[in-house]
Amino acid sequence: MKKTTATALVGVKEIARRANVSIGTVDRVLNNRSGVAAKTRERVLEIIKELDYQPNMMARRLASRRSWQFAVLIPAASTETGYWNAPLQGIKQAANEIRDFGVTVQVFFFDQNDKTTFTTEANNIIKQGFDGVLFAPMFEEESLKLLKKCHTAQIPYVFINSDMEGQDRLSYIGPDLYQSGYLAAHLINYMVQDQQQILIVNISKEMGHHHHLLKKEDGFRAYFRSNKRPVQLLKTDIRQTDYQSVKSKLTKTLKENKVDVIFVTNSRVATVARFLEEAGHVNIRLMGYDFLAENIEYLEKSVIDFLICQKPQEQGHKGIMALYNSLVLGLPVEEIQHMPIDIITRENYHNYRN
Amino acid sequence: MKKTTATALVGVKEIARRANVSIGTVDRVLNNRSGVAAKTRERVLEIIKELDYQPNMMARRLASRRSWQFAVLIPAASTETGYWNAPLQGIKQAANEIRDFGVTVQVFFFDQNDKTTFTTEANNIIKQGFDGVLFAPMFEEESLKLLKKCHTAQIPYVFINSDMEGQDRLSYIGPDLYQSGYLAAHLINYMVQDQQQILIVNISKEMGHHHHLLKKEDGFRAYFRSNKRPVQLLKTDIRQTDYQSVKSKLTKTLKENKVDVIFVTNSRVATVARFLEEAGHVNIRLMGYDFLAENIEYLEKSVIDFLICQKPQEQGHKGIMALYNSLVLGLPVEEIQHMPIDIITRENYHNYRN
DNA sequence: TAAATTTTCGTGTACGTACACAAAAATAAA
DNA sequence: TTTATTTTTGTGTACGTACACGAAAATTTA
Repeated sequence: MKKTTATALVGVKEIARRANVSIGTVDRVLNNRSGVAAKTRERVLEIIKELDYQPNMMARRLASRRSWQFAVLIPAASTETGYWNAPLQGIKQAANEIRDFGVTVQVFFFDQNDKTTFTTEANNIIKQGFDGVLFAPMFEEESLKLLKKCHTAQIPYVFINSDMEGQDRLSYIGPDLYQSGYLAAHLINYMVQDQQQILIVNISKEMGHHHHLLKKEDGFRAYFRSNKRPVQLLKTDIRQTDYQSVKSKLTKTLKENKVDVIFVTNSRVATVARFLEEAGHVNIRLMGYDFLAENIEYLEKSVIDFLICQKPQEQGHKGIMALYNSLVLGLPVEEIQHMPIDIITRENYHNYRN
Repeated sequence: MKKTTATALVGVKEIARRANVSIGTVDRVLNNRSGVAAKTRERVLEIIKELDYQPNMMARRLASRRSWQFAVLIPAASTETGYWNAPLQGIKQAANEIRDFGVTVQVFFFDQNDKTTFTTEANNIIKQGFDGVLFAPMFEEESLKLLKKCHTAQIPYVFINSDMEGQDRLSYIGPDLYQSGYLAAHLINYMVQDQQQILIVNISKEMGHHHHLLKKEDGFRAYFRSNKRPVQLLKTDIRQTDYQSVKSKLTKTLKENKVDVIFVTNSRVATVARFLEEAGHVNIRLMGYDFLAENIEYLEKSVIDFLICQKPQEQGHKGIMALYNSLVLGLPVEEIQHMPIDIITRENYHNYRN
């Protein structure tokens, strides 16, 4: 609670004094504006380095009239899947943190089942003219159109959740799907005996999600291929997400095969858990994705053994911060930011941060 | 890149205008200083609420002369164990982030093997008069003395890494040791068959660490007690940390017992890994603690199956932020902040953030 | 009621930087 | 050399808040 004057750190004034110039000149050098004689600039630059001058962000922001408008385009969190609530929360949190720095974030939503909504909102974004865009490139063709427009308008863009390589995005923030499947297999490898059977379950209505699931499955299979473990991999695709559909399909599959472990490639694992519980399959191990309330419920009951999660909320946060760091602060930004692959169990979910 | 005037958000000036008072009065109300007539204060307060006034942190900080000095007292990172490097980094990072807000952080180190160094540094801290203290209460008696002094000097303090309950600390930030042991047991439960033997290994010279290890062991045993799995738990304490000591002790133990899984209760797991590798015990599963380079090496080689880690770097970061949030921003701070218990494998360590 | 005192309020300056504008210096054109 | 032009540099004001100081209003005292 002392009231000492803060930071005897140097500012433009001190630099100006030492260089025998006015603060105006120092300012010009710092923001490398034109109109400074070469040797004056050098002299000032030298003193800046010598004093290890750190600009005062507070004052800088206060004096600057510049404001930044970021646009976000992500799927609306449907009742179908609440997944996108998490990234949205992260986005809002980040927006809140940097509001004082002159950044406003506007969020646009599209319908995962309707490509045209993506295009409509994308056009709105372009029309309004933002300084940066964060979006989920869920539809390839439509996304390409959007980023082309961003490109001509010189607007940097960041991908979230899924990537389109080689599209000189500022950054990609999202999961490493293949690797997460590989990790899942590693965990399951501890749970199975030789000759046992593992069932891979894809539950998804939307085709758009499908390659997501396939990448995880690829990683999953790759693990067993590389370690040559003598286990059987079965697979079933369920194209309806309601409980009855899942139940009937699984009933059939489990009747025909002796399954020891089930790996669900997305957050729909709770539906499978419900089935296993109701059907009394207590000996089947279960593993799936995402920190959702319904999943945690079954994790708590030990119906689900593990959940894998890649911090969706933090993805949103990092997405906004990538734009902020690059555009506002002028810092370099990592091109690919894979989220950590978290393993959630009955013991550690309490303190998990999404 | 637009140059619109930032944030048409209201400031003291607008409030003053609407309330028919000067900004001075508004300022007095905001910082509830004395010298404002009751009804004037009310009127201003009402308008403030009505306009949902958010003070501009930039301007506030710029105008304020107040500075904050935080002290940190943690073990020096010895060559023995580099663990405390991680919290230190987090502390430095946090210090960096809030430097512009007038906070300076000064770090004091003590020797884990010498209680007197703790007391010496603690006295230095009290003498200098800080606004907040973050420290690792490693020695009970000495820590009690320190916090008593803090108490009389009205200095809030935060515990890191280990807790002393009921000492009205501002916050505790650290691992949940019992739970992490419990989780370890859960994982190991997948790896063992009935009747197999699990060896618990404590490697530590310093008695101060011992209750740390015991808590993990407690959790570990509790798991098997509660699920009644018919496995054997063996245990060995190794009071020397050098490789030869570990080797000879383990050689003896493994000769006398058929061990299937080894659980090392701290970061010394790499030493055990080295032994297992050199002795050719390829069938013994191994698990231990902490994201250290030497451990990762054996994780990569699959000698270690899992590592458990509780984000030591983030612990340091959160410790400083707890002081900052409470003292500078006046925000409420959670009293107990248990870190997430992370499971690190060969597949996910690449993107792990300590 | 006037003077003295206390309470309440308004004004001015500062924080460190950005930026517009004016002044000075250097250079080019006459 | 003088004038015109360009380049370089200095000055002033603003950002939103904190705080010291002094002015005005209200209250008490004489």
